[in-house]
Formats: sequence, C-alpha cells, structure tokens
Amino acid sequence: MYRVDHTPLRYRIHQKIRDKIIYKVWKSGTILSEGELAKSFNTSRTPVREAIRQLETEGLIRVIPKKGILIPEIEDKEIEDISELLEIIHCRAVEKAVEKVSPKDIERLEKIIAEADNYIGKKTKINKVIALGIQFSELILKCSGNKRFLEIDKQIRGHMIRFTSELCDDEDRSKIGWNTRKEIVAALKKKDKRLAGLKMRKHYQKGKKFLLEISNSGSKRSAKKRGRSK
Amino acid sequence: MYRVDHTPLRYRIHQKIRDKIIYKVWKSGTILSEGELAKSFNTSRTPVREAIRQLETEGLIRVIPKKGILIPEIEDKEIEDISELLEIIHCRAVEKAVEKVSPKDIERLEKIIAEADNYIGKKTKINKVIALGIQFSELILKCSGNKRFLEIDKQIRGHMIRFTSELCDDEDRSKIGWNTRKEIVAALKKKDKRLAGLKMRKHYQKGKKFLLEISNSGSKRSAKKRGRSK
DNA sequence: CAGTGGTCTAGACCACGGA
DNA sequence: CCGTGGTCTAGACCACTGT
Repeated sequence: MYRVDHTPLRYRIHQKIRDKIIYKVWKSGTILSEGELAKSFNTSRTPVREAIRQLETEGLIRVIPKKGILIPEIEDKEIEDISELLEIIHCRAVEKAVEKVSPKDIERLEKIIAEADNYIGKKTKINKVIALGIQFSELILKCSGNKRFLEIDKQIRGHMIRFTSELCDDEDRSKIGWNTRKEIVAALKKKDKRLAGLKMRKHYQKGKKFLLEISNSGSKRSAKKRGRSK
Repeated sequence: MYRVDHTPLRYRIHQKIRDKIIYKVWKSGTILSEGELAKSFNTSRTPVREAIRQLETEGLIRVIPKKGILIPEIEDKEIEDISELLEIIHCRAVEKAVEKVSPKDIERLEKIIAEADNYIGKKTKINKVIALGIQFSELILKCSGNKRFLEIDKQIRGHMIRFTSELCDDEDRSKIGWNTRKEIVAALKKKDKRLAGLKMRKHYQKGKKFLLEISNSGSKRSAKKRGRSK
C-alpha cells in the first residue's frame, strides 16, 4: 500500500465527516470525540483535530468542552437565518449576472435544468438532483463576478444540503424548485434584472417555506424530537 | 511563571498574527513560515499551524505550497467584492432592525456616535474610532436577529479593518462616515425602513469609493507597489 | 479519583525548490 | 542534493466529568 492520493489527510477527513453529517448518516444529537474519530480513520488525532476545527467554523458541528463533538439539531431559526443569507446573496448575484452572463453560460444553465428534469422523482437520483442544483447556483454566482459570494455560499452550502436532503424526495416540491429556476434563466435571457431578482427571491422564499413545513410537520421518518445515537 | 490565561494558545496566536496583518505591522508581500512564527511565539508548530489554517479560511493570508505564508496585496477587486457583500448584509440587517430595535439599542447607538465624535481627527485615537465603528455595525447586526449575519461579518471584518486602517486618518472622510451613521440612527428612530436601507447602502458605497481612491492614488506612506520585508 | 477529552510538544517523514 | 516547508505521529499534560 503506497501513498497515491496527495490531498492532505485533514481535508479528506473533513469531507468524510461532512458527508456523514449532511447526508444524515450520523443523526443530530450524536456525540463524537477526537479519539474515536482518529481511530475510525486510522490516523493520529492531529488531522482529525484540524478537520474538526474546520467543520466548527462552518457551523456543522459544535464542540462542547469536555463533553465531545456534537452534531446539532436543525433549528427552525437556523433554517430561516441561512435561507435569508443565501437569498440576499443569490438575488444580488443574479441581478449582476444579468449584465455579465454569456450565451454559453445560458446554454450550460439550460443543460443543467434539462438533466435535472430527467432525474426528478427518481429516488435513487436524489443526490444527483441536489448536485445539479448546486451547479446551477454556483454558475450564477460565478457570473456575478464576486468571488466572496462563491466563498460564502460554499461555506454554508453544507447546511442547505443537510436541510434539503430530507426535502428533495418530495417530487412536487422539487418540481416547483426547478420550475422557478427555469423562470430565472428566462429572465436572464431577457436581460430583465428586476425579474431575475424577483424570481430568485421567490426561489429561496419557497425553499425556506418548504423546509420549515417539513421541520414542523415533525416526524417523517427521521426522529426530529429525540435523535440520540452512539 | 504559572499558566493563568486559559484561552487556547492557537487562539491567542491567531489574534496576534491577525493584528499584525490588519494593522500593517507586516506589510503585503511579506512571506512567513510556520517555523519562524513558532519560534517567535515560543511554542511548537501545531498551534501556529491551526492559527494559520484559521487565517487562511478568513482569507487574510495565502499559503503557497513549499514557499511559505504570504500576506497578499490588497487588490481593488477584493475591496469591491467585500464592500458589496457587507453592503447587502448590512442593508438587509438595518431594514430588519427597524422593526426590532429597542429604545435602549437606539440609546447605545447614539452613545457610540457621541463617543466617536470626540475622537475623530485625533491621530492617536484612530484604532478607537475603528473599534467604535465595529461596535456600531455589530449592534445593528444583532438587532436584525440573524446570527449568520454577525458571523459572516466577523469573518470578513478583518479585511475591512485592514483596508480602513489606512483610510481613517483622513479626518473629512471619517466625518462623512459618521454622519451617515447618524442618518441611519435617525431613520431607525423614525422606523423608516426604506430610508434606513438607503442610508446604509450610501454608507458602504461611499466607503468603497474612498477605499478605491486611496488604493489608486498609489503612494501614501506605505509602499503599495513593492512591500517586501523579512 | 479514575477516565476522558482537549491542547500542546517534540520530532519524524516526505516532497519540493533552489543553489 | 541539501535546505526548508508542510504534514502527520506519538505521547505528555492538565482540566474537568461523573461516578
């Protein structure tokens, strides 16, 4: 066994932990520790430690001193705050994008939508659809020209995936989300700045509403009230 | 010598490095290394390493593989991007604050302004004035009720301080900044959401304009073109 | 008062960069 | 080919937890 992958270990560990959180392999309420994690990855504690630190600044975990590493519950307030932040960033981004977007960008956006259309409703493709949604958002952010937008989005995207990973198996809602995206692209084509912003706002407002509905409807299949595991 | 301060070492190191960057003790273009820093702080490299990692995600340094830790130049694009991000966040924040702000909050805002008035123009108090500006912003962000806003702001505030630390010794411009803040408080008092947002936008637009002017006017006293030191 | 979790030290290792 | 910078390991230490 020789070393082939030269990406830093801390980075790979970060990804693995992140995935297990946002795709709900580890449920909210779970408490971990540096030591356990290090053992499970067959490494020493330092790279784990650094990954943890990263995840903490991203807000995906909470380190409770002398207790352990907690995967926090999803709070309604959290959903609202993050949705709002994403909304204002993406609205501004799409408004700027109107003036900067190239025909080729439009083409790529449409391609993403077309691909998503094929997958919507197919349960095995949920993650694929989510990934396409991310591609869509990222492309628009790139068109805005503001690098910070992309960075912030990347930082908090994990939360959004975590939220939506239990939403996107709802076919109707998913369809509405992608329909709004179509409207956004249409607005971009028409170079209608106001409309683009409006539709983007609608997109996030609806998204927030759906997320809150699910959160409050309580039990779907993952215990919302008490999710404790070890 | 017994250990009294129980804040993590990495945190203190982070602060020290951060301060040296944003207050321009270390100029843009400087290249450092983990080892040097560790020696200068009389610690091992691990806590330094973690501080570096933190500063990197904040964007205050750039790690160049096998070369060292670079303190990047201030780019105009950077100023524009960050100003824009802060603008949209603070605009939304102040608009929400209109409906949530308490009389006591208003009082505190006015107190901050009054205190700043005393210091403006006094060169020895530059950092004090900057600190008051931060307090002002933070208070409004808090009133907005969105915790993410505060978090993002905290993350990128370092950059803004770095930018403004060479701006704020300009008395006139500083005065304009604080006058706008007075207008913002007035709008909050009148519960005029639209006006508050407008003034906040004005605040950041002007701020951006000033920063770019200075950046482009080139040489003030700190070498803008070539700042190399070791 | 043992156990566990968090922090830091010392040092090994490896890859790359620059004489 | 040596120096240097980045990464990871092993392990010591100390504070707090929960019996």
